[in-house]
Formats: sequence, C-alpha cells, structure tokens
Amino acid sequence: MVAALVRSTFLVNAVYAESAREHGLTPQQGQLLCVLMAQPYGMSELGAMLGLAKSSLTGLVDRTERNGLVRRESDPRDTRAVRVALTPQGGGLAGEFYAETCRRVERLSAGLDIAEQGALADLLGRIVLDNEVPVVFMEPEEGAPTARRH
Amino acid sequence: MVAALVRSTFLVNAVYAESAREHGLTPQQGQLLCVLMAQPYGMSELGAMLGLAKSSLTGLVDRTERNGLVRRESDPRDTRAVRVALTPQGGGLAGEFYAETCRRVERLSAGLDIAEQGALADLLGRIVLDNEVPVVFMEPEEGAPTARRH
DNA sequence: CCTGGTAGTTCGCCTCGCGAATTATATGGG
DNA sequence: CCCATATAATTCGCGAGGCGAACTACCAGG
Repeated sequence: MVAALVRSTFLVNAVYAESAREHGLTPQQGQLLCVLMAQPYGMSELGAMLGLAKSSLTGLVDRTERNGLVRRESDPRDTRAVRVALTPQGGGLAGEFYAETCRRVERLSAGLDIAEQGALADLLGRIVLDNEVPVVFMEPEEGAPTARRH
Repeated sequence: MVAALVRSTFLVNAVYAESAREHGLTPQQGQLLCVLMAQPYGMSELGAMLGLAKSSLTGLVDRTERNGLVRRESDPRDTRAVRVALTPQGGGLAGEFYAETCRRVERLSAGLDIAEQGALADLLGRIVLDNEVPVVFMEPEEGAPTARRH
C-alpha cells in the first residue's frame, strides 16, 4: 500500500509540474493561484496552508506578483497585514491551469471504471480528512459533503 | 476524485519531506538513496528514473557525495561512464529513511480498515501500472512516457 | 505609554533544476 | 585505420525555491 501511495504521489507530482510548466508557471506558483481561486488570503494564512515559512512566502508572492498574476492589497482592518488576491490575469490563468490539471489527473485513472473511481475518491478523501490536509486544491462542488470553511 | 488525489499527493509529499529532513536529507537526496538501494546506476539511468536533466543529476550526486552517502565508481566497460553507488553510511541511512518513511505513510491510512487499505493499494497500484509502464505508446519526440524530457 | 505579540520583509546561505557549451570516450562506416 | 557522429558526464550561468535570524511596523492590553 505504502509503495503504491508513494509512487502515485510522484506520478501526480510530475503531471502537476508539467501542467504548470506549460502554463508558464512553476508548481509553487500554480499552487498559490489555486489556493487563491477560493478567496484572498493573508501571508500568514498562506504560509500555513502551503506549509511554508513566512520568508519563503514573501519570495513566492514577490515573483508571482512580478508576473502580474497576483496582487498585494492592504487590509483595512490591520495596517500591518496584507491580503494576497488574484489579478484578473491571474484569475484567468488559474482557471485554465486548474481545469487542465484536473483533466490530466483524471486521465491517470482512465483505467478505472466509475465505481472504482468513486471508491478511490472515497478512500483518499477520508485520508485527506483524517489528516487535516489544507485545501490546496479544492473540490469544484461535487457531491462530497466536505464542508470545511475557515 | 481528482481533488482527493491531488490533495493526498501534497500530504504524502509533506510526510516524505519531513521524514527526509529529520534524517538530514533533502527529499531529492532521499529519493536518490532509495533508488540506489536496489543497485548502482549510471548518471543517465538515474536521470531517466528521477526525471531530471543530466546537469541536475550531476549537482545532486555532487552534494550527496559530499555528504558521504554516495560514491562515483568508474565503469570498467565504458571509461566515460560512471556508476553511482551507496557508501556503507549511505546504505545504512537509506534503510532507516526508507523504513521510517514507510511507517509514516502507513500511519496516514490508519483510519482505514484492512480491507479498505487493500482496496486502496489495488486501485493505486493499477493507476501506477497503467501510467508507468507504457514505454510503448510514444512517438512524436524523443520523450519517454514517464520520464519527461525537453 | 510601554510592553509583548503579530504581520511581513530583508538578508545570507544553501538546494534544485534547466539549457547550452565542453570534454572525453565509444563506435560505426568508408 | 580514421574520421564523423553519438554518447556519458561535467561545467557554467541563471533563476526559483526554502530556511532561520534579524528587523520594521503595527496592534493590543495593562
């Protein structure tokens, strides 16, 4: 089991990275865009979600901002804080990247029938829930009652 | 399904990276050690297996060698070539890292019963097989199916 | 106020990954 | 036998990514 999980991880990683590359993104920048599709977040929140140190986040947002995909907005409630939001361009790219990545990941399981895909989704979904994985790649609103807000 | 797969990928990644870190390894160096547990390989073979460009491999092996975990041996059959092998120290560390990582990944699925773990292993195993084997179906470029070059 | 916590940034250091150019060796055809 | 070409690795320069420590600016509670 472990081996299959780890190997599928490398497989999905490779697919994710390639999809990002073809959209002119690094995997990290792609991940950032996907997280921000839901809503803007502060730097600290992003750091927690992506599992990065604050200083790493600063650099990532810097580079992504330099590419025009993301914008730092000042938080009216707290002068210190910053809200990172998608620019229109970033939003468009995020949508395309997300959709294309989904298509490719879906293609990986083309050898499974519908029931098996459902079973896989259920099992992995439970692992993800049990381990409290941050929402780095959200569900587009399929039937999974995975209501977890922050 | 896609979302659960992607999110579990990030989860396993994080576990892998943390296990590596606690063994004094980067994830890449850990991966290199794990590959070499089976047998020594040439640089080109390693590049294909890990999905890295030659120049990236040189650096990775340099750093890992500098840490005393790996050794370049000259190939008697081909003076140009090099065989990368684990040092005794590297072999020991590889074993520990591998075992500990397995333990942690296993722990991720602690919420599933034995039958469910079996089902998950089966489904993921099929995905891995379906997508990793087909060296067959490839023609447009020089690219291999699982190791993507450009 | 001032004091302690919080939000982000900056800095220096390293790892990683790539492509292009380079070196050295193999090998096959003429 | 020799040269042309292919192959195995390395080197170089560049940029992305990640970290911890130190720093700045601001919030809040007393």
